[in-house]
Amino acid sequence: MSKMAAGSVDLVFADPPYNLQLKGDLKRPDESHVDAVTDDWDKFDSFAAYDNFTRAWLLACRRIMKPTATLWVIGSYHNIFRVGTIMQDLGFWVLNDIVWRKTNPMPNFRGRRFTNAHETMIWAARDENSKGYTFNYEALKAANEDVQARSDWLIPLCTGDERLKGADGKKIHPTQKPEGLLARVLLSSSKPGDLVLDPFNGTGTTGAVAKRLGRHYIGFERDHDYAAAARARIDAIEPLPDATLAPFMTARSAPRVAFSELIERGIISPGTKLVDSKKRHGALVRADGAIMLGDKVGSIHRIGAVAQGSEACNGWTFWHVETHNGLRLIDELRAEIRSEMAAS
Amino acid sequence: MSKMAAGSVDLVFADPPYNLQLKGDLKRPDESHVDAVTDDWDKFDSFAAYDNFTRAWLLACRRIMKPTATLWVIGSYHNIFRVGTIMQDLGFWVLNDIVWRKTNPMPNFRGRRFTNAHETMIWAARDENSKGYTFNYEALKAANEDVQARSDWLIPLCTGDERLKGADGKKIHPTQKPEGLLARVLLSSSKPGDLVLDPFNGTGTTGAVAKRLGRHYIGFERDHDYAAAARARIDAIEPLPDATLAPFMTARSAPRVAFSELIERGIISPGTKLVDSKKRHGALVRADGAIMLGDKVGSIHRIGAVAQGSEACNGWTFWHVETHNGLRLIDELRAEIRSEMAAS
DNA sequence: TGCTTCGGTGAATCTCAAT
DNA sequence: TATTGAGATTCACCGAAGC
Repeated sequence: MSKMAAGSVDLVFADPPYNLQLKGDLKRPDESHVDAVTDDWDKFDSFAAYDNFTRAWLLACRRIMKPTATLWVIGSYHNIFRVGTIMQDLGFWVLNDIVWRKTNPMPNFRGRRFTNAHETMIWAARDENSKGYTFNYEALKAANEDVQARSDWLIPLCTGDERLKGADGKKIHPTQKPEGLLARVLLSSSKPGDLVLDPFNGTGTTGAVAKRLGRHYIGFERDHDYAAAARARIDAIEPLPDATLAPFMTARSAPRVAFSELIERGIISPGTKLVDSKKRHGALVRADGAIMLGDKVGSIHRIGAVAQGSEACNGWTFWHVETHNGLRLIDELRAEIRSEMAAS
Repeated sequence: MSKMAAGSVDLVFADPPYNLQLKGDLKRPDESHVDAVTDDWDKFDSFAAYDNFTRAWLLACRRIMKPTATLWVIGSYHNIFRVGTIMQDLGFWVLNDIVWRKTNPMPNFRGRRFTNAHETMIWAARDENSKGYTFNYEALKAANEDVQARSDWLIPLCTGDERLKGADGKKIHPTQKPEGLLARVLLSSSKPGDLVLDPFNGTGTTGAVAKRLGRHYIGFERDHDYAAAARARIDAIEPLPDATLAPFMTARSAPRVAFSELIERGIISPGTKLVDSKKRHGALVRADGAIMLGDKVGSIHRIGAVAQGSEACNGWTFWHVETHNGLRLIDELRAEIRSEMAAS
């Protein structure tokens, strides 16, 4: 990283070791063993050693950040307070702390604490007086039922096919982050063509999402196995079409949308075609939750109205996705998410 | 606080100044003025000054905490990282960080950040090896649809009649916390009769909730107006009836019953065969309260573990006796003894 | 094919009294 | 202070297998 040019990076996302201080083994009530993070890279001799490590990598990142760049760090209560304090001491200017609420956290097995159901991210500008950092306010609002995006995000853990596994079927990395989390980070605070850097590349989630979203990427990783897995993963990523990524420019009166969660959860992919019930109109889903019909870009509601030539339209009950079983109303997909949210 | 006896307090709740770094006035889009926290008590010359202040009050609290006491601190990204770091440096042991998600946060007026929709609380024991702190796990679970309580809490801001107002109709304190938040804090980590302390009493939310929930309370406040308002508020509180506060009888708090008591009371006879739920294992009850499987003799737990080939086993929930109505778990027999003990 | 059951698992600072 | 043993303790989701 010391070889990179100063002031060359637009966005940093860092997922450093958390410095968990685990003592013995932990078993579930059914006596099964909890596969904890016991890797050497998470071991530090003291808080002071962790602080020195943290100060060093934060300074290295700060040097190569553009004046308009911002930095994200994710952590848990084990480390995030120390990271935040050091960031403030180094002159970073905290813009938000963001809570990643997990839909499916690991329970507390001994019943002696609250279930640790979230992690914390700090989003900060390089300096107190940084101006001109990227925050895609309008797109986030349009994708959130026309309400400002909040500092608490509800996103599932990385499981299933998304979780990288070795030939033995075991997870390659103990702490792989979900792509939905990174997608929201990159969509909120970077633009297509930006240079994104991750100093703790791991299995390359940041790079994979960056490539898919049309951002350039540099990652650093000292573990060869992680690096190899990440390279293969990122190479296999197909960037989304430019049209789904173009910056979203609208008046302050943003159109009604409520759509980005279907994308983040993988229920609808960017690039999917939405059609009306008689397939007379087809619109393209963008990565930021807006849709596109011809050269018109806007919310599902606005573009639905355009398609019909009417003044208003409830996009939820107008647009469908095509499945092998025929058309499916997007309102039904929303209903699925709502029932999940109610259950959680 | 320095006059209080060391080790005398069961629970501390602290809502310290947040060290907000507001520059000039903030206006809403309609040009109305946002009534922010601009009081002198929230002003510190530097991070170092704030850190010194924080270290001092945390040390003062730590001295008067019982070994089993825990401490809560609430803050925002302006101060919580510094508070958390200092707590760790002083030897406090973090049990959880808790996110208070606001149902109705103040929006972000400039559209340059995410809506700051949460605050963070740190819950910590006095020492790394603190044992026996209060955590009312079963009650919290019962109150939460029989699911473990999580680290993210959804609670509205303090508004309406609950918000203390002066004769001029203006709010007396800029950061009055909702009673619902304090109620959950006290119900989760204290018992009726405990001594609760708040070093930043403010308008007395902690004291009001403590009194209503049958906890004793001590608060410190240097502002006379706040103190007067708090005193009047707390005086008017009517404690809830004892019956609504009585501790929950839990598996942990239930009196211990030795397996031999079942024999002494004639509920199980020596020579009886104990079996697991699928009758794959059979063990013989000895007169001395041990049981025997093949040539192995030991406690119901030890022999249960041997039978399963596992390291540990709760014999109470593993072994059954055979009755004419089918199998009966010995844990049920223990429950009968306990209910007899409670009745007498 | 569709439904149910069962097993596996995820960044976890995870007991406590008696000796 | 360290050790020992009783005995208390899990939620959401995914995938495979069975029906």
